[in-house]
Amino acid sequence: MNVAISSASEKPIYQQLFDQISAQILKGELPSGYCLPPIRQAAVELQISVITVKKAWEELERSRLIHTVTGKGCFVAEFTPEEMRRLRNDMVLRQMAIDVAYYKSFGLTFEEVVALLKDVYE
Amino acid sequence: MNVAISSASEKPIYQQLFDQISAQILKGELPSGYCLPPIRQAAVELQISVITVKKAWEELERSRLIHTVTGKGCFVAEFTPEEMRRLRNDMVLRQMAIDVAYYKSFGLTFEEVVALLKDVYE
Amino acid sequence: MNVAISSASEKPIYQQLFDQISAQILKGELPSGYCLPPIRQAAVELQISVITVKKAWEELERSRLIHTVTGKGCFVAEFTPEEMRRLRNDMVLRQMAIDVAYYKSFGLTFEEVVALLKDVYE
Amino acid sequence: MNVAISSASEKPIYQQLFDQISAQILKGELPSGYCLPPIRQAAVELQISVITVKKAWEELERSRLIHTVTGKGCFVAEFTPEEMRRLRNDMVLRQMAIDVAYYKSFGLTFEEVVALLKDVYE
DNA sequence: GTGGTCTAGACCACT
DNA sequence: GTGGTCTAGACCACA
Repeated sequence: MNVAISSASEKPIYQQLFDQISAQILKGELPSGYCLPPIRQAAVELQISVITVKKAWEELERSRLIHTVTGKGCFVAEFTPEEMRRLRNDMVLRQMAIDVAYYKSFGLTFEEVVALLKDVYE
Repeated sequence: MNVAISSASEKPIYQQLFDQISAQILKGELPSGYCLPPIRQAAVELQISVITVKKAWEELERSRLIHTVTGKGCFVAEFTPEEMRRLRNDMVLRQMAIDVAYYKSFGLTFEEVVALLKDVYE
Repeated sequence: MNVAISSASEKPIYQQLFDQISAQILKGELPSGYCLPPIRQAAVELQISVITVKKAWEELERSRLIHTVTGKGCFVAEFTPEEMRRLRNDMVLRQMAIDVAYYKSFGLTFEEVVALLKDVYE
Repeated sequence: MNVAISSASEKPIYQQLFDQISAQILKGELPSGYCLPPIRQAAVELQISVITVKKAWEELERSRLIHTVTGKGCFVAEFTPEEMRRLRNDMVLRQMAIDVAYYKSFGLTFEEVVALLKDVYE
């Protein structure tokens, strides 16, 4: 569990968890078949409520990134590298559509956005 | 008032309003000194509560994009073109920092992001 | 009429007018018997509403700093230097009581306040 | 909640609340990490509306004196003693600049102001 | 349980 | 006419 939770963030905790775990899965950091820690243990480690962890795990299952085996635990789903790339892009593109709409609302061109993005990327 | 409100959106109404008005100001669509519609009228036009409009206007004032004169109305603040560009970039960069962090969490390189962005931008 | 009105200020315009005129009277800048400009003219000069000027003049009359002669105009009242000093101190002390309560609420001692005040006074 | 609200005061209730809480924080009376009472409870205690309390809390958050954790409560922010002193002085100096401008408008010298202030301070 | 948002409606101050 | 404040009360998201 290499996860950083910030209660100061405006983003709900369960979603911070979901975002970070799903990114780790789709980046290949957490391999197919990997067993996530039990929610109780994760809750203790991260100092958050069990309910919150459960909500994140549920979201992961709904996105078909993990699957739960009752009495055994939660396991990262099986993907081909191709599927993984597609799922990752889907997820990123869904967010990017929102981001681009925001940039466009300020009248920024694609080139201007890339220029600003370059600075932010360092 | 060229504004589109979606009550279905997960984003609060007052923030949708703030985002759109501030973008219009920083894009130059609403010139310095322009008088925004009275909150009551805007509320009727947009079919939302006066208070919700007021909350958006308050945020705009706090961001120094407009200034309120009791008994007169709310007016777009005075900017030099230079200030306007700086304010716009500040606002965009603040959001972009979050976006980039998200992209990076999936292990995407700058080039990959630009490639995806190009598609989204059409 | 050496008066500066700021519509940006949070203080109502009529009170800005009242404050500045009363200060000028109690400072001796506007001598006893001096005739204030007619409200219509003042309104034009300051680019504000006649009603607003009238409200300020009424406040001045209520504070016995001016007296109105119908059909003639508004004149600065007659004071002995002693009365003037007393009126000025009354007015300042009334505000100062509020200010001191504020400073005290932060736990500042008299000496600390004087030290800060010295900087502000330059 | 050691707060005194006067509905007779010309100052808005939410600002009285803000002033008193912020003073208590910057005086060290409310320590870092302290959990403010829930807005509903504070509203009952003070006999005012929940919304009015919320508005005060919002101002406190905007001034970075507290931070809100949805579902948990509102907590006094973390400061070093140095930061606390700086924040306190910033707040006091902002008000003092207005006060001094007022005193000066009556032609009072720094020494005269200190003399009057001494009396008021008792 | 917490805070976040939105509602309708009232009253006041300022112009 | 304008905005500023305060009210009661409802519904939702989060922990």
